[in-house]
Amino acid sequence: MPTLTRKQREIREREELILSAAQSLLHQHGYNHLTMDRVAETVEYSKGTIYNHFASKEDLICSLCCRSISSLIDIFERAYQYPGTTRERYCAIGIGYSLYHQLHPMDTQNIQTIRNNAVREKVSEYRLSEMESLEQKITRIASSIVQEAIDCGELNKKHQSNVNTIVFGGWALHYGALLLNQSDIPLQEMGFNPVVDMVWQNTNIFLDGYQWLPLSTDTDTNALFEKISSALFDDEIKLLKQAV
Amino acid sequence: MPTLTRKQREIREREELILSAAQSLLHQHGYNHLTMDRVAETVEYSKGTIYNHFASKEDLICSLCCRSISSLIDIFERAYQYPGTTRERYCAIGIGYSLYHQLHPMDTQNIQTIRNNAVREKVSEYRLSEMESLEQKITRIASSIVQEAIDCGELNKKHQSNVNTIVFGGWALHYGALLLNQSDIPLQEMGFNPVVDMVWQNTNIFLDGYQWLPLSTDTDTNALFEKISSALFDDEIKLLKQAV
DNA sequence: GACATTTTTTGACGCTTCGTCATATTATTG
DNA sequence: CAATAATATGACGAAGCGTCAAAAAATGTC
Repeated sequence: MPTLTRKQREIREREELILSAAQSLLHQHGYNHLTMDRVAETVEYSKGTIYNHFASKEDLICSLCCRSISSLIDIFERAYQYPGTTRERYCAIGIGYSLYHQLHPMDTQNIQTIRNNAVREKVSEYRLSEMESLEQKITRIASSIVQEAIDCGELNKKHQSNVNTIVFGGWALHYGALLLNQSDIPLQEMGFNPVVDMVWQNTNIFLDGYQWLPLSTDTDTNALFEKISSALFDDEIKLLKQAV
Repeated sequence: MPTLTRKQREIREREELILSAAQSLLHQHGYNHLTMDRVAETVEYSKGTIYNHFASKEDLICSLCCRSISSLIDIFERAYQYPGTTRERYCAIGIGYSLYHQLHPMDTQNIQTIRNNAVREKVSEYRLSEMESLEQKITRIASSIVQEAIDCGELNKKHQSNVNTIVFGGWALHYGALLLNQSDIPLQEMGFNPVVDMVWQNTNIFLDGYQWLPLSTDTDTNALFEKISSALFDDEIKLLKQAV
């Protein structure tokens, strides 16, 4: 006896279908072109049925976000498994994060959209709590690496009380950078280097500030970046090169 | 002979009136309640007249953003004038930035909204370039402090090529943190400290990483925070205390 | 298999909001 | 004061969200 009845499976499948259709519309023509009527037409169900699955357009978008965060969790878990120092593993998370957002700029866009309070207001309670638990899961991966760094002495014990602050710093650094990159601010014209490079450098400096060993001054950081990304994210890199 | 005719002055004034009304509506009832009809009703002009001033609702919001960024420029300029080390002055910018956003969360919300591409699409070219030049102006203040730090030796010459990277790092750190703070992510429940504290600590650590003198290890950072904020932002602090 | 009952699907409809434009109003000029 | 130009108005069309009564499909009962 399966945990799900046939009916329940069908509903699941249709939900996936709707999400895929929505994502595809979003990729093709952008947020402003995504309407519930168009989604309904694409999946060949009526609008009412779509609304049986998602409480609102925003709820649907939020569900897409949950998918993105799940993919990110996969990436973070891969980084967690990386066979290297705790610092390298923590960096690997950052690299994966950057790569993911380079590869799926539309998803980043969505996450930004959904973090907007005016939008969030219209998302169902259920979906918000789903997203919340995913967000907790993803930060827990990061914070456990920091904790391991303290446990093994690569990060000074005095930072025990700062575990979450360190996680938050890395998060803010990456998230802020990606959003700035994504907005149409002409960073290049303003004299800034490529965002991925700046984030990588700043992350290293930031971790140096916490004296997380081994320091970047004792490391060939360019080589490290290459090493980590080819070891963990070969597929992503290939896709990225294709896209360019 | 004045540079502006009476007519032109009237138009300017009305534009201010519309902006104030929009801001007030936004503060009172949030983004979803702000409609062009309501703005028109509030200022007692017709909708068509509003559209003579602003190309779209998004254009109006963007104009509000420009106002916010102008206020931030004021704050940055005050920080620039702070009589202290270059590092202290750079920190002062960060503190001012945090305070401003604590004091005007709705403005932050707006800036976030307007940085969303789907929204930006609907803003007029004119307004976008206005915003761009303000953004350039504000980053230039930050980068000139970094440059002065290099010139006076408080920051090592080898970082000459990183001036913009350092600015970007601080920007991303603060911007990302504020957005995370603003979104409904229950940071506190998730075990994070107050965002302002984390940002302050991380900024110090970040600047330590760049070896920007004097290091935070040689400084009472709590006292420094107090010193800077009471010296520069006394009004803001008072307002903030009132609000709580 | 026929009928009754529950569940699911449908799409027309009501409502809100945006942005436009023909018309009305006001200002300016000769 | 009439003619012309500039500006303001609000009714209107279009688009999109979300609802709900009615239709269709699925399930259960004999």
